[in-house]
Amino acid sequence: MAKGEKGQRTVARRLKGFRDIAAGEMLARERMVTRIRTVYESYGFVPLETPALEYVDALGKFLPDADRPDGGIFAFRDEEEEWIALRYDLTAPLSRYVAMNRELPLPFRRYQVGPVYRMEKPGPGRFREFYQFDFDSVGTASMLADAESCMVMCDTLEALGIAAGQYAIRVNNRKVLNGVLERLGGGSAPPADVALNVLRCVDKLDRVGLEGVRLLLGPGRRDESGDFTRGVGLAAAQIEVVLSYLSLAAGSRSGVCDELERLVAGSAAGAEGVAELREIDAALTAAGYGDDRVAFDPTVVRGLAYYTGPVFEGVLTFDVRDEDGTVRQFGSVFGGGRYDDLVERFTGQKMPATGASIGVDRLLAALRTLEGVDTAAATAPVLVTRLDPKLTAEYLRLAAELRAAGLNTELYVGKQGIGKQFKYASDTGKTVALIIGEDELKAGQVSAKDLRLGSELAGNIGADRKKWLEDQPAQFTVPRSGVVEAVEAVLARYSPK
RNA sequence: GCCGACGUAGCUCAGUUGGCUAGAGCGCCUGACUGUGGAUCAGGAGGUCGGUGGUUCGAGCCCACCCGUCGGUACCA
Repeated sequence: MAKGEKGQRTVARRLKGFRDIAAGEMLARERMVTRIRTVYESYGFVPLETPALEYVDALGKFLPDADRPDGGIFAFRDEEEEWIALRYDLTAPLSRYVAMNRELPLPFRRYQVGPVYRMEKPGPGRFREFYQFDFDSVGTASMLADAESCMVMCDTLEALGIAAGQYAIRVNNRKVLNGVLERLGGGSAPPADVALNVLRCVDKLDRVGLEGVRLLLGPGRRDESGDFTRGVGLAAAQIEVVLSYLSLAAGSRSGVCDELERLVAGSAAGAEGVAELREIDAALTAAGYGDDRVAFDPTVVRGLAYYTGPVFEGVLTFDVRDEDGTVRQFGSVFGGGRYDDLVERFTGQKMPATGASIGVDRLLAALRTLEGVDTAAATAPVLVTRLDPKLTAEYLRLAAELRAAGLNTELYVGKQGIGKQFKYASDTGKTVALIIGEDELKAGQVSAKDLRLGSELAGNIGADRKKWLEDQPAQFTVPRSGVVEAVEAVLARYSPK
C-alpha cells in the first residue's frame, strides 16, 4: 500500500448511542417479540406499521415560540425546508394515523413494534435507537381499557418467563396528582411550570429519597458529586402536603384508594382520579389480577407530559447484575397510561386513548441475566462438511435431504480443509458435523460427529492425540439411509425439555 | 448540558521519581497433524500508548485543549 494512503482510508465508526446487533441477540430478540405479539394478539390487538420519519409538528415537538424542533430528537429539513424527525415513540405516530383514518371502527386496538430514536445521553442499557413494542386502545374512555392494559402487561411479563413475584405493575392516576397539586395552590391548580417541577421532584423519590424530595421542593439540593440542583421553592406547608402524600403506606388497592380519597378531599379532579382507580381495581379483581401483581402506588408519575389519567409502569423486582456482579437498577421495562388529548390535536374532536409500551432491548438485557434465555447465535445445527470437493454433488444431495426432513443444514461453502471445517462448525455453534469421504461413499454410510460432546470430552485428550483421533468417541458412522434419524437423535440430546 | 474519574494489542491489564527497538496473560493466525475443531508443543501477526499542540536533550508518564468511555446530576415528549 502506497505511503500516505493509510491516512485516506475511511475510519470504520458508528454513531454514539447506536449499535450493531449480532446474531445471538437478534435471534433472542425475535423470540421475545414473538412471545409478546402472541399475548397482544390474544387480547385482539392488530398490527400497524408507520414510517420511522414524521413531520415534526405531528410529533408535537416544536419549541414554544421558536420555529425549530425541541432538542432531544433527530431532526433535519427536507428539500422544501420542512422539519422532519425520527419518531421518538410510537404513540404520536399512532395519534397521527388515527386522525388520518377517521373511519376506523372504535375502539381501535393496535400493536406496533419498531425502533424509536432519542438524542439523549446514552448509558448502559440506554441507547439512542431502541425497540419499543406498544399496544393501545384508541376511542374509549372506559377504565376497562386501562385495567386491560395492566392485565396485558402482567400476561406479557409472565409469558417472557418472569414469575408473578419477580415483577410489579404499579398504577397511579394523574388526576390524583393534580388533586394534590390543587391543594398546594390553595384549591386551584398551580401554574403549569410549577406543577411540572413538582412532578419531577416526586418522580425522583426512588433515587433521592424523601429528604431529597423535601430539599428539591424547597431550597434545592446538593448531591454527593457537589452538584447543586435548584429547588422549586415551595413553602414549608406546601412541602408537607406533598410529603404526606408520598408517605402513604402501600397496601391493598382499595386501601390506597381510601387514603388517597382523604388526601385529595375537596378537589374535583382528585376525586375523579380516585373513582377511576376504583373502577380499575374492580375490573382487575374480577379478572383475577390481585394486589400482588398490580398495585396502586401514589409515587408513580411517568415523565410524559401528555398523560391525562391513569399511568402505569412495570418494574422488575429481582436483582439484575452485570458482568462484574454489581447490582444494577433496572428501572421500568413497561410504561404507559391514558392520553385523552393527543388525537384531538389533529382533529379537534375528543378521542380518548390508553396503552402501554415495553422496552424490548432493556427487558432483553435484564432477562439475559436470568437463566433460560437462549443466546445461541446459530440457526442451523447441522454442517455438511466437504472432505473431498469431488464429491460435492453428494454433499448437495445430503444437505437437501436433511432440509427436506425439516433439519436446518448448512453446507460448507468455504475453501479450507476438513480440520478448518470442524473448527468453523464449532465456532458457528453447530451441533452436528456430517462427513462423507470415499470410504463412507463406498460403504453407503455417513459419519456424524457430535460437536458438543466432543467439546465436553476434549479435556481427556491427553498426550496421545493419535489414539484420540482413532477412537473419536464423539463420532459414529451410520447407514446413509438412516442419517436423518441419527442427526435427530443427537439434536434431541440438547433440545430443551 | 454540568461535575468528576479514566483512555496502553481483539479482551483484561503491567509499565519504577520522564531515559534504549512498549510488555504479559487470554484470544487470534500458522505449523507439528494434507480424513477431524477442542488437549499439548513450537512459531507468528497485531500498538501513530485516544487525538492535537506544548514543556523537555528526551514524553506512555508532565501541562492545555479536543474526542471517547464510565459514574453522578439535569433532561427524558
